[in-house]
Amino acid sequence: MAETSRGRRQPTLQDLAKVVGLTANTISRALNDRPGVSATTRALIKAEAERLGYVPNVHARSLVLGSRKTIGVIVSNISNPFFSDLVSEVELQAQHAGYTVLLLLSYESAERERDAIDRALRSGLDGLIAAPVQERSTAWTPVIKAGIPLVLVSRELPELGVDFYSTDNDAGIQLATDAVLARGAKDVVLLDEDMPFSTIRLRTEGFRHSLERHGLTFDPRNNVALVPPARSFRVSQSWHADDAYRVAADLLDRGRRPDAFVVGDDYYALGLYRALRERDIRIPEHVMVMGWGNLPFTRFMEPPLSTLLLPFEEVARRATRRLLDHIQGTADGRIVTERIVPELAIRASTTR
Amino acid sequence: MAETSRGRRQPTLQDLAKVVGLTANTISRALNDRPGVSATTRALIKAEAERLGYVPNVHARSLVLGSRKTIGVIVSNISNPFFSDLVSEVELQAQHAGYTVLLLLSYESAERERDAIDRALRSGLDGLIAAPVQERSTAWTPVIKAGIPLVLVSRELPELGVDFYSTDNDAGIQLATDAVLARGAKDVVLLDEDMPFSTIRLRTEGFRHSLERHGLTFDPRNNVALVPPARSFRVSQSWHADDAYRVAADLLDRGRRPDAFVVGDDYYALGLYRALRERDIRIPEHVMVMGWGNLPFTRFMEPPLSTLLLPFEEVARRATRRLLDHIQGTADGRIVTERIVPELAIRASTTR
DNA sequence: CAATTGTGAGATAACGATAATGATTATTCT
DNA sequence: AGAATAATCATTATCGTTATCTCACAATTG
Repeated sequence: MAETSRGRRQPTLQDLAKVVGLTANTISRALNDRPGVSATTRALIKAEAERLGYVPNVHARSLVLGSRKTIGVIVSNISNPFFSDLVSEVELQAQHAGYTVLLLLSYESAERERDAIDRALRSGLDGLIAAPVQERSTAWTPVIKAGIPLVLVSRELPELGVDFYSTDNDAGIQLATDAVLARGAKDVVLLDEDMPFSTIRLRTEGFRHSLERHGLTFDPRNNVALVPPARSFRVSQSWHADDAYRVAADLLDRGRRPDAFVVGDDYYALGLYRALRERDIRIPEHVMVMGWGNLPFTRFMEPPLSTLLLPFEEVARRATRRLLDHIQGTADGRIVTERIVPELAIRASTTR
Repeated sequence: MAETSRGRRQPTLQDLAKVVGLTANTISRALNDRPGVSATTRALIKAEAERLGYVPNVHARSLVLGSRKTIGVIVSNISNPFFSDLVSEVELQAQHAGYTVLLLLSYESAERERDAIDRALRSGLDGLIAAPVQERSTAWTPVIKAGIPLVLVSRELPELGVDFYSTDNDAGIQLATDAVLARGAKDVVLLDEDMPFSTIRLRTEGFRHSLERHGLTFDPRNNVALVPPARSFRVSQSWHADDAYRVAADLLDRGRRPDAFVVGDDYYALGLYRALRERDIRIPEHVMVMGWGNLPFTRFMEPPLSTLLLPFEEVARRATRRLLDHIQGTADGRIVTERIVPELAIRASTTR
């Protein structure tokens, strides 16, 4: 182990005590505003602490208090706006409550997720907010066993029996699908990611429901097109749109001509637009397109893309509040499951 | 202080020692792969530790080792792809080295930055990677005083005398500007953010140099248009493109007709495209547009946007390596300053 | 005025690991 | 067999806090 070369040693409580001529005990009481110290002594001590640039040693503090005032966030990646906005909001809420945030990325890999959980457990966290990679996984039981409060977001693990906050994927996709059906679509294709996530399965189910409610039949081979899963988790290397382009181009070239597309990711709409444009299929005249996520560029597409505003921040806010309640022991015993319904943003791509 | 309700108490080294019938000392040596333990005993101990679900108490560990194996990252926000990819890469590198990442967001606010630094200091971090908000700021001196290794990225603080890694904004903007000038542009406008960042100043300077090298004059009133600073730091609430649209529309409506635009943010190009399209100004026939950042949607714009590939990951990788060197005491004494030149991606928006 | 209460402070013991020392036992080599 | 080497134990110290208990002393009370 190489020696960590900290400039000059940071002053400790002992040093401060020696300088002021009191006990470490008293200093501690004074600085933490606990009773047992006269106002004048307290002021004196605080002034001296300030002068010496005393910063309490967190390691010692955490050891005796059993808490590091840190919550962990395990998500797949932060290039996905869903997760980056989620993490941002968690950080904001945590900060307000005096907590810091440890970021652990799992990159949609069960192995990396296991590693992240392991690192989380070894980091002495007070609580954990996580978006699991897989639905059925024993990876999270050590967290429960260790007694660390856990709140899940985005993807559920029903058998784990913990709180869960998410966008309502089912209601969302039905809003989206209903929107194009209400505007006259009769043959809709869902363009979504080819991954075994509950979110995606929920979307497919909701999509099917919506079609059936409108008296249409649902045939996965006709009404669903799957885009290969993401290969990179950097914004600067995001190939979703290209992948969607290829899938859409292929579908169109096979002679399929739906009158509406609902996509599971706004990026897919980018690729879809290109495939349609190349084949002189006009939006919305020949085909309507409905997005998912309200990414910043959707308003600037030609025509502007109708899409769904996802309640990222609300999910993050509620999940963090709930986690802090657990940490502070003020949570009730119930297992909370909340799904927040997204909002529809209708633009020109679905306007007839 | 509310009591933290950890289910049943986690087993400690002592507990484990009692179970195995050895000393805490030996257990510690065995688990940490230090010499002085036979292979068989080591295996036995590890198995038993596994069985009991023993996780060493980090708080105690950090206290005695003086390290939490955690590095902090202070950036403005993670909705900006630059920062989100940066943070992702830092997390990846840190993880490889056995470190975790504490995320602190400053939201371009000096006050919040000060708070983030304060929280960082009180978190017992081993090192810090940061993109400062302001150029001249005394906020960082406590970090130096505390002897915590610090590496800056993206924005420099020359007087602080610490390592710095960044995109070469000067070289980058000259590449971008030269590209349109080489293709025949004679009257170029730089569309950039109205903020007093060194990055932006460097871009303006480089832009000017490029014009002058080509025998053109630079007049800030004619050749620069400023977009109001960002108001939100959530991807889902990013108004850059709208702001740029307004600025561009205004400029065009005042009768200004440059033959090329160079923008400081790909999002600006979105707004600019719309403003041009509305006025039937064709890209690239009437005006060329050069982007900045290679965001995923740029390839799908109509026409596809020429832009600059920024070396996010390389910056993050080098900065993290350097920070780890400092932490492990293997860094030389030099103050390293590296600026990595971005790459040009020429597409249809600048092709004549 | 003795008994009681309250207050500011000190002494000491946790918290749970790592580390160093010296002693003791088991194993291997010459 | 005797020496050298390795494995292990017991003990004590340390890291820098916070918590609990105790005590001295002053102020208050009947």
